[in-house]
Amino acid sequence: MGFKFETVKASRISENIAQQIREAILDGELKIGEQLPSEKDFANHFGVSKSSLREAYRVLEAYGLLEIRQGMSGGAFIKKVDLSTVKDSLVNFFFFQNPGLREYTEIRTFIEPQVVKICAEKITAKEIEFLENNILAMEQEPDGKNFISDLDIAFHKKLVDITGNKIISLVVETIQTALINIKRIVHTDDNFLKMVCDDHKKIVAALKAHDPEAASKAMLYHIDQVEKGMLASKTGTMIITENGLLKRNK
Amino acid sequence: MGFKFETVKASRISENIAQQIREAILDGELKIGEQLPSEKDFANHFGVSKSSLREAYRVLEAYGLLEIRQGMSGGAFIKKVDLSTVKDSLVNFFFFQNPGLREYTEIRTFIEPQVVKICAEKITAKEIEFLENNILAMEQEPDGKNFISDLDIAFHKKLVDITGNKIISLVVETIQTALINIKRIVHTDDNFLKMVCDDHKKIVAALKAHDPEAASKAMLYHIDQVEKGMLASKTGTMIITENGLLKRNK
DNA sequence: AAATATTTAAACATCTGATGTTTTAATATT
DNA sequence: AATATTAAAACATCAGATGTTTAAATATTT
Repeated sequence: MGFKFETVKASRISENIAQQIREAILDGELKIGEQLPSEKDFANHFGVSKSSLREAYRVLEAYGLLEIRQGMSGGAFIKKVDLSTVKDSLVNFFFFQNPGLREYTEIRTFIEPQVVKICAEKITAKEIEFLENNILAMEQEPDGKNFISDLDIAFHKKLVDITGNKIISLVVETIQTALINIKRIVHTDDNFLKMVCDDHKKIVAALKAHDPEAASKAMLYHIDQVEKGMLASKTGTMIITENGLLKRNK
Repeated sequence: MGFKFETVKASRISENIAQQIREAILDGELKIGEQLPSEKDFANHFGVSKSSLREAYRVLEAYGLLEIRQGMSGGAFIKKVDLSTVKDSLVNFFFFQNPGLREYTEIRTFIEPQVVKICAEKITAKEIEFLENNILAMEQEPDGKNFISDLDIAFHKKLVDITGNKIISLVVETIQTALINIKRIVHTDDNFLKMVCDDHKKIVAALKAHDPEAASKAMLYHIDQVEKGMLASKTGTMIITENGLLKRNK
C-alpha cells in the first residue's frame, strides 16, 4: 500500500479563523450564548482585515454555530445547532445521492417497527390522547394536502420522541421530510389518506393495549402500504422508475 | 390556537444570493461541474458589491455545494455535496445534543442486525474475502489504536454497502464515526480488541453460510458486547455517567 | 410620575477600489 | 523538444468610507 498523506488545501484566512472558532466550540471553550468580539475588534486581534473575519463568521453561521445580530448590543453569539440546519445539509446531500423510494422504505422498516415496540411499553395516557387527536384531525381535514403532511409527520415524530432517542428522532424525522417532498409530487389520492388513517388507528390500538408485537406488525404493514400507495399513484412532474427512483419528467 | 406566521428574517444580500443559487441547484438548473460567473461578473449581474457576492459563495462552499478554485481558469464550480460535509454537520449537531452511548447502541441494534440479514442473501465470494482480510489485518495489528478504528469502520461500512442503501450507509457510517470518538477516550484494552475480532469472525461465518438469522443474532450480540466493553473500560479525560452519557472530566 | 418621542452610539451591512497571490496558458529560450 | 519566462484571469486580502439596525439613554409631553 502506498503513502496516505492527507491532501493539503491552501489555507484561506477566513477558513483558518472559522476552524479555530469551531474547534473552540467543540472543545467546550465557547459556550452557548457567549458573545464573540465585534468584527472590528476580532479582526484586529487576528491581525486580519474585517472582510476576512466576516467571511469566517458567515461560514460559522452557515454551520448553524453562530447567530449574528445587527444593531446596538448586537454581535456574534454562539448558538446551539438546530435541527433545520442538519436537515438542510441532509437535503443537499441526498439531492445528489438521489435515493429511491425503496431505500427510504427499507430503513423505515428497520427502525419504526422497533420504535413502536418500545412505545408499547412506555407510552402514557396523555401520549395516546395526542395520537388519537392527531388521527381525528386528519380524518376531519377535507383535502388540506400540506396540513395532512404536517399531521403525518407529527404522528411519526411523536412515536420516536417517546423513545427519547435523539439520534433515532433525527433519522426518522429526516426521512419523513424527504418522503413528504416525494408525496407532494406523486399526488396521493383520498384512498391513500383513508388508508393512512386506518393504519394509524391500528397502531394506536396496539399501543393502547401495550402489545409490542402487534404494534410492530401494524407499523411494518403501514410502511409497506405507504410505499405501495406511492408507487401506484399518478405522478406529477416526476416519474418513478422501476427502482422506485424519482426522476424529473421533462 | 393563535396565528402561525413564520418569523421573517431581515434579508441579507449574501443570503438572498446564496439562496437563489442553492435553489437553482436543487431545481436542476445548475449541474455538477458547471461554472458560475466570476466574482466580478456575477456581482455586476446581481447589482451588488463583490464582498456581498463573496460571502454568498463562502456560504455555499460551507454547504458543500460549491468548490472555489483560485488562479487562471479558476472560479466557482457546482460540486456534489460529499459525505464529509454532512458528517461535519452531524458532528456539530450532536455536540449539543450529546447523545449517550445507549442511544448509539440502540439505533445500531435496530439497523445492523437487519443489514446483515440482507447481506447473508446477497453477499459474494469477493466480499467475504474482503471481510476476512479485514479481520486478519485487525488481528495482526499489534497495538495500532487508530488503525484498528479504521478497520472496524471499514468492516461495518462494507456490510451496509452490500445492501446498496445509501441512506442506511450514511446513518451507520455516521454512528461509527461518533463511536470512534468515544472509543478514543475510553481506552479500550486488548481484551476488547480480541472480542471484536471474535465477533466479526462469527458474523462472517454466518454470512458465508448464507444464514440470515445467525448473522443477525451474531451482530446483535456484537453490538451489545461493544457497549458493555465500553461501559466497563477505564476512561481517560471523560467519564461515563450512569446513563452511558459521556462527560468531560475536569 | 408615566408615557411617549427623540437622540445617540455600538455593531453589523454594503460598497469601492487598490494590491497581492495562484494558477494556467501562451510565449520565448535553450 | 524540453525548459524557462511572461502574461492574464480569477480569487484573496486589505483599507476605509458610508449606510442601516437596534437598543439604550435622554428629552419631551401629558
